[in-house]
Amino acid sequence: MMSETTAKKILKQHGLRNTAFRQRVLEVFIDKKEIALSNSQIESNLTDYDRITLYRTLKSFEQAGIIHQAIDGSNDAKYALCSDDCDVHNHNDDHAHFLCSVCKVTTCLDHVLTEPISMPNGYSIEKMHLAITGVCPGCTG
Amino acid sequence: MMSETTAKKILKQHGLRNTAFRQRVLEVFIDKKEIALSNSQIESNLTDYDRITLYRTLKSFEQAGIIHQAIDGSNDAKYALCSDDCDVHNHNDDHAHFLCSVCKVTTCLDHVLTEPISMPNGYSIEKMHLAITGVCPGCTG
DNA sequence: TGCCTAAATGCAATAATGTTGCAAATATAA
DNA sequence: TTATATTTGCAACATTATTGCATTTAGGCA
Repeated sequence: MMSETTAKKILKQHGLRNTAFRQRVLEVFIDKKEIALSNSQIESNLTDYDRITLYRTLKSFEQAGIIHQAIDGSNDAKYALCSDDCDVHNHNDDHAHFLCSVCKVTTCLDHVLTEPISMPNGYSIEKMHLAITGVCPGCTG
Repeated sequence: MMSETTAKKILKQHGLRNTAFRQRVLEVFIDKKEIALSNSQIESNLTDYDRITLYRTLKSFEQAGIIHQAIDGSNDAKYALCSDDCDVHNHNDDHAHFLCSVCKVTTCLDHVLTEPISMPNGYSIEKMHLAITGVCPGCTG
């Protein structure tokens, strides 16, 4: 599979050890590029996995800047592949996330960026999340 | 307490029965106006409560348009008092939510509204959430 | 290449949270 | 004041989050 070597490369780039399980998880994200997956959605794309290891794998991936949490207005945490320039020091995933209320798929809207906004006095901004719910093209009509 | 009669009035307005427990929960929200509270934060403001009843109370309140979920980019659900014009048919809480990374308090920024944005073709918008993380005035300096 | 060590895995165990069913208690309307 | 539909409180169970620890394994180095 093409994504296998890609996975290996990504792991190395971010200073994570290249284990079989991490490759399998990472391949899921690569195959579902632009789509944010909940824990259980990831699990249903894996066979023969350990829930706890997956939990820790996701934490490492997030910490390393391989995946980012997608805030989509639903109540469970979702994760998606980061853009290339994320690393352990910086996440630059300043795009909106779209949750389709019909098919429940969460998409990264890479071209819808969070705009700078004017805040009340005294508030400083570290991070912004724009979560949009609606109907996606595939579910319209 | 002043908020007791207020609570009673709000319950009636939204067609919910006026029970002692609902009053107590609603008073917490009234006392913490503009602040969104997680389940456990609500619990620590109550004494002698039943976890399940609280869970269902929050569901009723949300359904009735008394409180709304505040998406703040953290992973637990938070709730805050709705503006006056919310009811069972419509929520109009289109303001941003601010999570202070220092004190962990989530504030409703009533004057920071979610702006209409231009979406890729085929996407329709039902709801938007703007979640901002940063440092609040009280924690600055 | 093969060994060493730090990191990762898999399993057990526990905590926290979400959710339903049901009998008893209670708020409202007549 | 009573009748009834709603709400409460408890038991039970499902799901998810989290830590500890012994075993296994990846990657650097002799």
